[in-house]
Amino acid sequence: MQRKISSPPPRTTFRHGDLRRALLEAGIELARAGGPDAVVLREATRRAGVVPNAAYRHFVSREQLLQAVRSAALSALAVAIETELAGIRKSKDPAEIARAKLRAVGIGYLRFAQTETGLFRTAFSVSERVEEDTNPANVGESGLNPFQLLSAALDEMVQAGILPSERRRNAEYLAWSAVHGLAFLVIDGPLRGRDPKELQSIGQRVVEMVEKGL
Amino acid sequence: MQRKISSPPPRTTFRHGDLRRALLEAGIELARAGGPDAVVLREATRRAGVVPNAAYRHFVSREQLLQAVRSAALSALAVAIETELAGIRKSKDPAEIARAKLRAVGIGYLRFAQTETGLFRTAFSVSERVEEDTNPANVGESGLNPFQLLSAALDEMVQAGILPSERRRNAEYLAWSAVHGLAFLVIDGPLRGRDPKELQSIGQRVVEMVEKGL
DNA sequence: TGTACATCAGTGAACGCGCGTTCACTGATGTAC
DNA sequence: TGTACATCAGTGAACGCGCGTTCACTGATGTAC
Repeated sequence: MQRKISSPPPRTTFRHGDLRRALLEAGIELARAGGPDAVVLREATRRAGVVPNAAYRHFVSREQLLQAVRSAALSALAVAIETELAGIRKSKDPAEIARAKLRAVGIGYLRFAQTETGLFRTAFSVSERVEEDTNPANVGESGLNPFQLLSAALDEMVQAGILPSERRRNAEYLAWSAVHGLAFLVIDGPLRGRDPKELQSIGQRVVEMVEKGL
Repeated sequence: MQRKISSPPPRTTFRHGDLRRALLEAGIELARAGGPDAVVLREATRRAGVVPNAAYRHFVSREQLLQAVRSAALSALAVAIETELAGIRKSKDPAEIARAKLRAVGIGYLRFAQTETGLFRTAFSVSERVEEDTNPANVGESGLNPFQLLSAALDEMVQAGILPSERRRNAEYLAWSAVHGLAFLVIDGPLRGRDPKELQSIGQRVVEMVEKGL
């Protein structure tokens, strides 16, 4: 096995130019391929074509690099959900729109978990601080993080009269649980390697279960 | 920090007696405290009071020890669910019983995830082989693994007439998704460290959502 | 426009760490005669 | 009941590995005069 997937472009200057960004991007690639544990500081510096300790000019520790990668992963998830939201059919019926949005959030989430498994794992690996979600780096183009996108969809359902407001509280967690759990069953659990068509159908049914069961 | 939590009982004999079991139990303790990554072969041998390479008389590799620990974790989960099932109220109404059983499976699962987080994580860490679930070591007192306990509850719901049989197929995965997802939100995600009472209430609501939404 | 100098990004060499695993061994056990 | 010997569980010593991190350095840049 080759050590370096892509040999680092030989630098001509002593200064790198944008090492912080290069390390972050290398970290993201590592996370994409192997999840949070694959984000190895020395490998990131190798890919950036730089000596290992150079990283310490830009990150105080490996952990801080991982945090930055995690934020990028959350942001990528937000973008995936936004993409799904952007594709819903126009409609005059607010109830229909609200339902479609909730579904889009769920489907976008599942799709991201399946296509970007490493980043998905990284986004949800335990972090030291409990709630850093308001970090601007975690956010999609709409300026909302994945959790806020889900909340917004639920708010619309209440406004459209299809979710009783007394059930609104904590409803994020009900919806999120179902979809998050399916994601893990698919990437780590007994649904690993199942026929994609069947997975899609199960995904649909989970989202419907949430809609009905909320 | 002390290296050895409990100093190994000094042996008087050259032979250990039951090293395989001792290593497995040390492995389970490690998993209980720190999840799958904490199952470190050298530490297990330290706790068994034995030299590191002695482990190789009983396990071909660290991975095989981890597999054995994983089986034990699955079995412990099955037992936790069975305990919850054993506590449900008697009733003459099969529908009521079936519902109570499904709830018990869900609640038992969540309780295990919260009280035995390390083992829970270990049980669901990726394994090399895809479906080893039929392994007799994964099983509870009833002889069923966690998945089979869930399946049995769903079968009873069909028999009791409260789950249309055309919805039975793959229903395991819908129910499992919701509960599995909540478990991870609680141990790794945004619900980490939330008030246990609130968590219990969210747990109840997730199980109800499954019941209604199936 | 030209020179002196502070700044600081990246270098070079080295650390200690704990891990999984391999090798040739030694000591205790249990079985065959 | 006693002895010879095969078996094999546990020992002792050592490997190479890659990691995160620290130290004193050097080279290029940009700013003040």
